[in-house]
Amino acid sequence: MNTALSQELAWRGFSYQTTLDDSAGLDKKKFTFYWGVDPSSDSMTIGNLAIAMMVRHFIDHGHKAVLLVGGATGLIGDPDGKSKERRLLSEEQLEHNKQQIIKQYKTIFAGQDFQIVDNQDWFKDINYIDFLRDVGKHVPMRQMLGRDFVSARLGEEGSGISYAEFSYSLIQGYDFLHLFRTKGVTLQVCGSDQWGNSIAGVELIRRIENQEAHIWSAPLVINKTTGEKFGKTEGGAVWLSAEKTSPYDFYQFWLNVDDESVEDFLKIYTLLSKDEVENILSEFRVDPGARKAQKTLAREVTKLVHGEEEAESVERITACLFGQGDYAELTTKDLGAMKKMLPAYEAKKDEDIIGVLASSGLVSSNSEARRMLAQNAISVNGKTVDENYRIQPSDSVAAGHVILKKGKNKYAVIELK
RNA sequence: GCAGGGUUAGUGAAGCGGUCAAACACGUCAGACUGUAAAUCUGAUGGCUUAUGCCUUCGUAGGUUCGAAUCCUACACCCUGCACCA
Repeated sequence: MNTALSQELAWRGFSYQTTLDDSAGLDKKKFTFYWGVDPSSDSMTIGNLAIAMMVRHFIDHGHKAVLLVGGATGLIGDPDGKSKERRLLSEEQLEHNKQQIIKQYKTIFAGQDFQIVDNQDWFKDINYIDFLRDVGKHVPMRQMLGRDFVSARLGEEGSGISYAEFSYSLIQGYDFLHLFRTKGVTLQVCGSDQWGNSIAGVELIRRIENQEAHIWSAPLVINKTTGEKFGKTEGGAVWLSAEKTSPYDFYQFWLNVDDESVEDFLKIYTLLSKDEVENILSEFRVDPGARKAQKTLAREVTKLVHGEEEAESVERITACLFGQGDYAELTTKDLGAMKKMLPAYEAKKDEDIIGVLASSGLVSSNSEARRMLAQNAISVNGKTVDENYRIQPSDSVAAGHVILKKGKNKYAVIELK
C-alpha cells in the first residue's frame, strides 16, 4: 500500500475519535483489532457497511482482523441511541440472525484474512458472581452513570433503563478484555455511537491487566442535505441482504444519492483510489446531469455486496427502464431478470387497472389506486393510462408480460395469465 | 400505596357533547420544472367500484345521551410529586 493508513482514513472520512495520541500510531505498528456487529436483525445495513469498509482498509494495511458477532450481547440488546427498552429476541431467532451476519462477513471480506468469533462462546460459561468479582469490582459507578445514554434515559424526559441494558457496556467491555487475553487484540474499531461501550473495554484492560488498548471510531454517516443519519429509505433501512432489499432497490438507492453527499459516499463505500475518485469527481462537476459519480458509486457498491453478475444485471435493467428505451426491445431474458428484482405479479387478461395496481402492491388500497390514476402517475409500458383502462394481451411486451410504472421510478412486472 | 397530569391518524400537536374522518405542522406519495438530484410551486394523504353516501378510527371495556374523541365508571400503560424502603 502506498498511502499510510492514517492518511487513507483521514481522507475517506473514517476518522472521528480515538484513544491513540497520534493517528500515525496506526502506521508504525500492526495491530490485532476487532469489530463487532450485534445480531439484532438477520442482515447488516449500509450503516454497518460503512464500518466494514473501514475495516477493509485496516486489513489492507496489514492489521489483523477479528470479527465478532454479538451472540451474548444480542440477547440483551444495545441501549445506544434507542430511547426505549428493546424487545428481546428468541434464541432461535438470534441463532438465525447470527448465521446471516456471519455469511455477510464472509461476503464482504471475501479473500481477506480474518477470523470470526462469537461472544456467546465465552459468556455462556461465565458465572454471575465470578463476573462481578473479576470485572464488576473494577468498574467505577460514577463512570457508568456518566455515560450520555444513561443520563439521557434516567433524566427528566427519559424512559428509564433496565439493569440488563445498563450492563451492556460492561459486557461489551469484557469482550475486549477477553479478546485481549486470548488473541492479543489491542484495538477496537467502531462507529462513534459505540464509543461509550468501547471505552469500557479500554478501562477494564487498563485496570485489570494494566495494559494499554485503543479505540478507533468512525463518524456516523450523515446525509448532508437532510442532516439525518443516513441509510433509511421509505421502506426502512437499506439492508445488505437481497431478501430484505433487492439488488435493484439497493442499486437505485445509491444512484439516487444527492449531489452534496456523493463525494463522501464514494470515499466511504468504494475502494477506488484517491486518484480514481478525483477523476470521477472532476468529470461529475463539469456535467452533474450525467451523474457519473452516482453511477460509479452504485455500480461499485452493488458489486461489492451482491457480486459482479448481479450488479451488471441491475445496470441492464436500469438502462432498459430509464433509457429512452422502447419496452418492445426487451427480451424474454431481460424480463426473467427483472422478475427477480422488481415486484412481480400475475394478472388476468382484461383485468381492470385498479385491481391490478392494488394486488401488485404498488399502491396500498383501491382508493390510492384511483388517486394515482387521477394524478396521471400510472403508466403501462410507458404509456399513461386512466381509470377505465383494462390490461390487454396486445399490450404485452415479451412473453406476455407488462411493465407497470407508478410515479417516476417504481416499477412492477405483471405477467398476463 | 396516595395525590395530580396524561394516552388523538406515520410523527408532533389541536379539539373537550352535535357542523369531527378529526385543525395545524412535519413526514410521506404524486404532478410541474429537472438530471430517476436538490430547491421551488401544485395537489393528495383511514377504508369502500367515488358517493353533498356508507363503514372503521381518538389507550381498553362498559355506561349516560336522540347524539360522545369530547361526560361518567372500571381497567391498562406513561409522567410528576409524596410516602414506603433505606
